[in-house]
Amino acid sequence: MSEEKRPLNFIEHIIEEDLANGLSTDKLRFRFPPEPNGYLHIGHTKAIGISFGLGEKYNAPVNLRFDDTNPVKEEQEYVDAIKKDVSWLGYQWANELYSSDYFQQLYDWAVALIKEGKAYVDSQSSEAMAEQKGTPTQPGTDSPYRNRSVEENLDLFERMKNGEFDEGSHVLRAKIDMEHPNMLMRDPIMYRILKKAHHRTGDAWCIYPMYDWTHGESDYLEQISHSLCSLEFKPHRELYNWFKHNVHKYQPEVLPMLPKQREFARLNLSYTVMSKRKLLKLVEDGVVSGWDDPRMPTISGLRRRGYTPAAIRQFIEKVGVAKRENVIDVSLLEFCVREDLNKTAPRVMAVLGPVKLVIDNYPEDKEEWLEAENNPEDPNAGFRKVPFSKELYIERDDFKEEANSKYFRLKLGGEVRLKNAYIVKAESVVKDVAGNIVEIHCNYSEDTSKKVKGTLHWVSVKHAVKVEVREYDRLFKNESPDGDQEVDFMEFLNPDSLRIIEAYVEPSLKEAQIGDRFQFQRLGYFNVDDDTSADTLVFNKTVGLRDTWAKQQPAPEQKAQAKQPQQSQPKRPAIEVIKQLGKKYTNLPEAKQLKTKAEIQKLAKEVSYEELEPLFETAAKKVGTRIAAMLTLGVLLDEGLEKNDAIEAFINKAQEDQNELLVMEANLV
RNA sequence: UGGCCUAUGGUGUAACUGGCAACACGUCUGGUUUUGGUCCAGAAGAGUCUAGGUUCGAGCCCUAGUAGGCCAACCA
Repeated sequence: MSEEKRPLNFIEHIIEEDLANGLSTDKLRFRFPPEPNGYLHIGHTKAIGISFGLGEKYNAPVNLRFDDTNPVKEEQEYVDAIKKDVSWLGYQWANELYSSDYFQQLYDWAVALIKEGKAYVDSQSSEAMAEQKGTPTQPGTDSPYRNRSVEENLDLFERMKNGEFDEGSHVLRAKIDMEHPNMLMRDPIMYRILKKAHHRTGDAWCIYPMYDWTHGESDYLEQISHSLCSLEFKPHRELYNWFKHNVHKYQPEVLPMLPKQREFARLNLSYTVMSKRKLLKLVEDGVVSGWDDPRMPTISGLRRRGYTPAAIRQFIEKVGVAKRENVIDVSLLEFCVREDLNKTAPRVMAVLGPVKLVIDNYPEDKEEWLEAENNPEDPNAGFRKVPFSKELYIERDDFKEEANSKYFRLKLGGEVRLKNAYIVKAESVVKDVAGNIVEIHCNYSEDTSKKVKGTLHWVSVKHAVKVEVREYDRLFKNESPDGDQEVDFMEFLNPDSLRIIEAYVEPSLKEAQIGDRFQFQRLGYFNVDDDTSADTLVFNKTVGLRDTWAKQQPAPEQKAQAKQPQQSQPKRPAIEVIKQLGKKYTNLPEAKQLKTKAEIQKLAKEVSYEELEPLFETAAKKVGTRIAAMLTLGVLLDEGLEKNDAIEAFINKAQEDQNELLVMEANLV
């Protein structure tokens, strides 16, 4: 465990502070509380990594608790999938728990709250209640049932539980404050009637507790010390605390720990969506083959795609934890898989876009089994034999009839090394009637000591194994497909996210098992897909190798795309941008200063005098801002603004300044 | 026209209780290399959203503004 020292994130700071204030380390306890209504995705991995990571760091227990309070959405299938994913990532939970285990305790506490006058049965329609709830800017009003007697509330609540009422006819609400600025505190619903079978409790209950009531008290019952969740639950914290404090007095000795809820920003990944609802839509519409389609950002999808648990955990580590909204570039995820696979994946040769290479001076029937290194990064990986013969497949992209000296690959008259084999020189090509190259003819030399620029991978035609390769591209063409208010995320789907190729691989791969990961040399990392059968091997491309050559090639399409997101940047008022540019103006080298000046003058056209005037008051020492203001003023005056006293004063003061740039600009206006 | 949260290179995160901004990805050079991979060496890129204030000194504190996010489900 060579734990690098990493700065603490804000949650760790909080825990360290709690420990410093007397909390004993053995009281630390965390939990990961998924709702079993869908598959886990890479976003959940962050939450998992935070809580389980803390558990590992402090050697504290972490519970896996299924938040299963809504029988209409939850299923055993999801429970199983979630458990599989969490353990695949390499985490071990202390206890497998279910909120539904606490239904009786929750019910008893609800009764106690009713007795204290802190909860009541409301018998209105949901519409009426919504009306009374008010809006974020307007307070709500009390329900006509708010002041029912304790006896009546107790009676009704019991009868709700006994199934005497229809769904929707009554709810139990906490009695807090209908005028509270936090809408969640406006008498939130604690129970609703749902005559549905639950995946675990069956028909035992027909009233089910709501999230806020259940989740907080489940934390409390489990004596969780720190309850970590994502940012959108911040407003819930107040209610979480209200429930917690009201329940605490019932058994303070048995349940002393009051859990502390803290919130972090959830993970967003570029070029994908991260909501169960949207992922479900992709599955239901058949856009993907299932939750574990290798293009999905689900854990099961990434697993099938060939990602390793280590890579995903490393990614989560690198992404960090904070409270601001973020979009992480997929390139970071890709970096993490490459980094891991580079060290562990056996190297192998495969040709995805084949063209035949014939070695004219190699004997017709000869074949040699040459030695090939399995992994240069791993000295223990050993060697294997690969067959070589007169006719080989190489990549179509690795040959050009003519090319300049920057092209290291094979060209007519040029020499290239065949990986693990000989050096060949291309002599001629055979074309079909349409002009396509069907064969490249070459001669080989057994002297392999010679220095040549390029090395190509290849597969012997006679020994090649034909396989299916699935290459994936991003599922969406837009960097943040659900970031557009007007356009539905489905509009951004990339129609070419899956490409199926017939490829040739070296014969050693016949032994490959489902899930095995390889590096196809010079191409990328690939793994054996679940669809592999006795007669066809199917590979998924996990990720390509870094390719600095491809980057040098013109890619006009890419560039055009890259520019688009910039235009959708939020537009800040021109005056704000000018202020910012001004601030650093004096620090800039001259060339950039001129550019900035031009930019300010362009922006100034959108600025009104009213916006500019406050800047005349800018402190003397903030020269840059004053210069920017002066430049802006110059433009306004050019456009016909009349000078007034404030303007004169500003200019005069500037002319007396010590900064030459400011004086110069002042003299110009 | 409410409440809460956030604001640091292109992206993501740092900066101990105030001492002129660090790391990773990405980008660009150069070297090594039987993978245009890996590895090694180096570079560019922010003066911390804006303004005012406190201070000898502010990314950190105070005030105001701007921008973005969240909040009105008998979902979680």
